[in-house]
Amino acid sequence: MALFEYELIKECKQSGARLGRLHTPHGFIDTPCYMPVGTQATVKAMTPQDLYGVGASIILANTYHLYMRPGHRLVEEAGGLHSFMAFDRPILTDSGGFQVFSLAGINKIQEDGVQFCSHIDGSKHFFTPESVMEIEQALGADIAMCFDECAPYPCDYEYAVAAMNRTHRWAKRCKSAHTRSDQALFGIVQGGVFKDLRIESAKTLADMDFPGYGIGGLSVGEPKEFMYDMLEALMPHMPQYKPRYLMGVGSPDCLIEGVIRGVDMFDCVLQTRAARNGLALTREGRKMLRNAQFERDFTPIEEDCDCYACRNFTRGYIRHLIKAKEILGAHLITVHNLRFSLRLMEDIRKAILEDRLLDFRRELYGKGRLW
RNA sequence: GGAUGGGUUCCCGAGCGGCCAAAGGGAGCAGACUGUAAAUCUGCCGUCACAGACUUCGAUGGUUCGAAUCCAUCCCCAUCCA
Repeated sequence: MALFEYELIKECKQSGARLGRLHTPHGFIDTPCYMPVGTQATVKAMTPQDLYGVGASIILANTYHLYMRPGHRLVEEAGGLHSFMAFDRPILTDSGGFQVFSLAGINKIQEDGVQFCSHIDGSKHFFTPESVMEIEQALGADIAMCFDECAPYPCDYEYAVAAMNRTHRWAKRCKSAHTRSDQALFGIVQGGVFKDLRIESAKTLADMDFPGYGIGGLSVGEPKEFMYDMLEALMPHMPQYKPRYLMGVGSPDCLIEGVIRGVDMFDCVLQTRAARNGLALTREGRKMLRNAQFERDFTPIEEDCDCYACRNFTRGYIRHLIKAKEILGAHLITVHNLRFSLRLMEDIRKAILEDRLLDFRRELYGKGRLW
């Protein structure tokens, strides 16, 4: 078997959702999957052991952030990301394309690349497709993402076209500059909220033959329906035997809706960030654990959850930790939110295997709002 | 007993004649969070019949068109002196 390979195991007869397995140098990942985000070479509040414990089979790290601090050369010197952060399962590095969007106030986009003013010390740094490839290869994740331009929402057609075309040109340059054979490079589909552009982007990138594809620039503020529409329009044009990664998306409802529309991979900071702010995910919707209603609630976050937090602690205790700003509160809810999402994906995979994903979705929504 | 400095809305604390229901914190309550500049951010936070009215700044009484702010007396608190 090649170092990197995507196996399409089956498609759900009821929904068309895909069940697959992605093989990487650090092991395989069953898809559809949710990937916890570890921007700065750490999934906030979690040790690698905690991550194995909740069932994370792959995590993310970020090129822009690790370049700024501690520097990709240092990570390389440490033996690469896996060794540096002591995580021996697959890792995917995002390229910094999202920072072109999220740090728009401190960068300048040009044809050749993007000039960033470091958010840490204000120093200037120029990112090009080539330099990003150099950084990602030094970091040494199993999967690297092309440097793309994540356009904001709203954004007019003209700008969406320009950003998409620039992303395509950059994708080509990334591919040329990428040489590491033990690392897969994914292209990224852009095109804003315009179906024709999304389709054009999918076709253009498919022709470039990447081992996998990101779908970027969604969930940046547009209504969810727009995102679902984009996915529906786009998917028929995506290569069937390559994994499809919907970047940055992962609220519980988006996970199930994305899978039904053919998505294989997701990542999202919501689970970990919300946890640090006291918000727990459950199949009955979100629970703001810091709220007064949980003060004397001595039941677990979720009765039937198998995570460490639910097996050992109560909502009342965790509320106390959050109110008291104790770091353990953030840790416990993070453990739960990640386990919740990973378990949801396990159930989704099982439902696909049994050709009953639409039934499963109905059951999920039957318990009230998911998110 | 004397001297000095204080007593402000749940707490700390600013204000020192009108622009004060009273800065700013904290606490409390609620909301947001989707390729992480987030253990962050936002709103509310005297009462009500709430674009207005009413009651508050130790207590009481005064000065003034008008007082949390000035005066008098009293009650507390802190420090120092006897």
